[in-house]
Amino acid sequence: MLGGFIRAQRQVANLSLRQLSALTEISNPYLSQVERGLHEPSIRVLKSIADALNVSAEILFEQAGLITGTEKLGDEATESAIRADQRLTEAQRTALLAVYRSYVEDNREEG
Amino acid sequence: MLGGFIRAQRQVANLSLRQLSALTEISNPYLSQVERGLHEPSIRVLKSIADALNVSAEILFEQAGLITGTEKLGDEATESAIRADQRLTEAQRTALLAVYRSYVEDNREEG
DNA sequence: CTGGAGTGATTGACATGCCAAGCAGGGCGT
DNA sequence: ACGCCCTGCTTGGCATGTCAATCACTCCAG
Repeated sequence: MLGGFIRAQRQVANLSLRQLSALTEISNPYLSQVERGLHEPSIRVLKSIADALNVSAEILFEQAGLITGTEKLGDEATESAIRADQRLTEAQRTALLAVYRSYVEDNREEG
Repeated sequence: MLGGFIRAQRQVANLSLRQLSALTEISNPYLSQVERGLHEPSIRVLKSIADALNVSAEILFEQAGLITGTEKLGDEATESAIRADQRLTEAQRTALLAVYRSYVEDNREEG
């Protein structure tokens, strides 16, 4: 699945395995194996492939089954963002989440 | 960097290494090593951690340096998420944003 | 004080990612 | 026919991801 997608993208870009290898600094044998699904590439490899093929990393991740399609726009985006926000202190995070949840809960009750 | 972020998220969620281990089906020693930056986890591991901690996979990828900084989710991720949240009314959105901004501002002043 | 039950960390072994070297075949010019 | 350069693929081995077993520590009940 992922491998096939990468191979297709490479061919669309008219690149040989060795050319892609040069761009990504990943050996061509390994690229071959990844494209045929014999190996699950590491994060670093996946990223450099995405860059070289001018494919948004997100799309590759989606192909890899990492992002479940609409996840980024899903219901939990706000909670996730708050939790990950480095500009908030721990106490602030907790408080903000509590407020947010109470809002959502209120709206749910009203229908 | 990535490891520290995962550790912080785990502690926010009030989980021990073994509890997270149970949720993710990843051994607790390995989680420990990942959190301390001794190993770069595979894609599969990263995703199961993201799922278990209810963190958007994208946010984890950004922390992992996968998404180059502001490509998708930068400092404004929280604001964006709040604005896009369909579960909030307009008034709630405004209020939440105001609280959020005041937090960030406070922290900036303190240095 | 002693003994569980919880916490995170270390270690040694096995599985897998990844690469350098080399192989087999297909065009194309001489 | 040869030889060259290109293509993708196979293989052996080192580096790294991952786990089972175990350790040291803290805390609290008996």
